[in-house]
Amino acid sequence: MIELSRTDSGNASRSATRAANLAERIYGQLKQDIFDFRLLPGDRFTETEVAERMGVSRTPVREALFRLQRESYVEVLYRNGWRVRPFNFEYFEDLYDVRTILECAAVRRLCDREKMPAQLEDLKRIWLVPESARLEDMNTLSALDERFHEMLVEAAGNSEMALIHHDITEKIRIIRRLDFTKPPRVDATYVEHGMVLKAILERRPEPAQMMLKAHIEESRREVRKITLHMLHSARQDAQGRE
Amino acid sequence: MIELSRTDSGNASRSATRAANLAERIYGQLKQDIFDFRLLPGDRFTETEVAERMGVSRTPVREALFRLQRESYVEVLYRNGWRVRPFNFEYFEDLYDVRTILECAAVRRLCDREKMPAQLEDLKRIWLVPESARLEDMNTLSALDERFHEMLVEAAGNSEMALIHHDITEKIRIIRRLDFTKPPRVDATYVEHGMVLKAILERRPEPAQMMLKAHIEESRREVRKITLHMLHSARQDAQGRE
DNA sequence: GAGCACCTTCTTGTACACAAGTTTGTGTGC
DNA sequence: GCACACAAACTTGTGTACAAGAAGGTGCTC
Repeated sequence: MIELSRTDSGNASRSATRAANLAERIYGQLKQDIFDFRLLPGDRFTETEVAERMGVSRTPVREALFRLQRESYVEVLYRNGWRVRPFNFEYFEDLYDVRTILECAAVRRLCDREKMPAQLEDLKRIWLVPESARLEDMNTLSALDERFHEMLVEAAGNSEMALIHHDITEKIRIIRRLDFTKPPRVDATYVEHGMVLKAILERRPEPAQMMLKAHIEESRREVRKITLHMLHSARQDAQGRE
Repeated sequence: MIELSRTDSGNASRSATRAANLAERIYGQLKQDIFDFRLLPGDRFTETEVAERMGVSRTPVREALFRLQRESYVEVLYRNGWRVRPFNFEYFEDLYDVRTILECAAVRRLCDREKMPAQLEDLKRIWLVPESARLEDMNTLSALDERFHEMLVEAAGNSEMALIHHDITEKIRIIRRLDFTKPPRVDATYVEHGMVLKAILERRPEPAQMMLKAHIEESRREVRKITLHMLHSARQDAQGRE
């Protein structure tokens, strides 16, 4: 497995299940439930419900829910339960825009540096490989694609920017999951990432930004095709898996 | 009083004291305590302490503290109390950078629109006035300056970008407060804001961005001068006021 | 049958009690 | 005087009880 762990600088917004803290565990599980469509946008639920399902009291559940609320995954209805925030396509469009802005700015900063940071070496090793060495597993590739963009921003050296970008990436992830039925643009992704990297290494900010923009625009186009019907199918699938 | 309330789109991260929710009230009060240096960076305190001072139980206090933690104003020390996050100048430098990036992007988008949004009219009424009509009260001006930048971003029409920018503005506010001893650059601010506005209205993105960048750079320069000594004085002042 | 008042039930909001673990002070042995 | 063990005092983490209020069903009136 290729290891590309995020430099854990930020306030523990890591997923997974950490033993120490019940609230943190619940937080991670709930978020995963949302990503995996076991909890679908618009679904309503109560604190007690979650507490019983997870086998803990309401206290840590509430703590987890408040965090998810702040990150706008769920919302509380005053004394009337909670709801997974319904899909709002404008919201995702906006997030894509901000993401593009941040990544382009990061690329520009990278081109301005005299010495390229070490992270770029890692990216080269992954994306600038001969066609025969390209990976094919979709899940791995999807994760690597996400990391490519995150690492570009991290490499620029502004950790607040990286944190914000990371949050955005996570928020977008849920809608990218819906796109999994399509044949992935594996070759295109390799080519495009490779070109962006090369342009950065050659310190040509304009083309690098252009290509990056086009590349993000492509995945945004896919997202635009996502309809409420796909959401419905996802619900069916998720229930089938249970 | 000039009214320029933020379009309340986001998740209630408003300050002030709202009656409905104890936790929200505590949240606002704690944040204000931090901004007013009644709680100084590095100060340690406990949940019980805050609960008693505010006359409520620990539950809403904890909820408020977790929110402030997520927004990186405070941090919890495992079973060992809480602490106001110590000053980290790199942190503020990074925030200034992201702020510049977002505002420049907003300006570019504004110049691309065929019809200018209504918010710009409000800004014109405030900043494009004859010298005789300029305000002088520092507190008002400081608030208006903050709103100028926020409204630029809001006018660009991307509400996620506006939310992120708003959070950043709030985080920077605490350090700008330290700068209050200096004579404010009242005239310069009027001139610079005016020039940025005019450039936008004339749809000249490059000069608009340049001037905005220089303007932000100026306030960043002030912030750079802030030393730990000023923090110390602020503590003295705050204690004197109590 | 339609509309309205009421009441039950369920929800989150808040307070409080206890558990788990850290820090700090105290006393003892040397 | 110093080092170490121990205990007491706190601190946050978690569970639980109760309060305030919303929603929806039920029965009454017309």
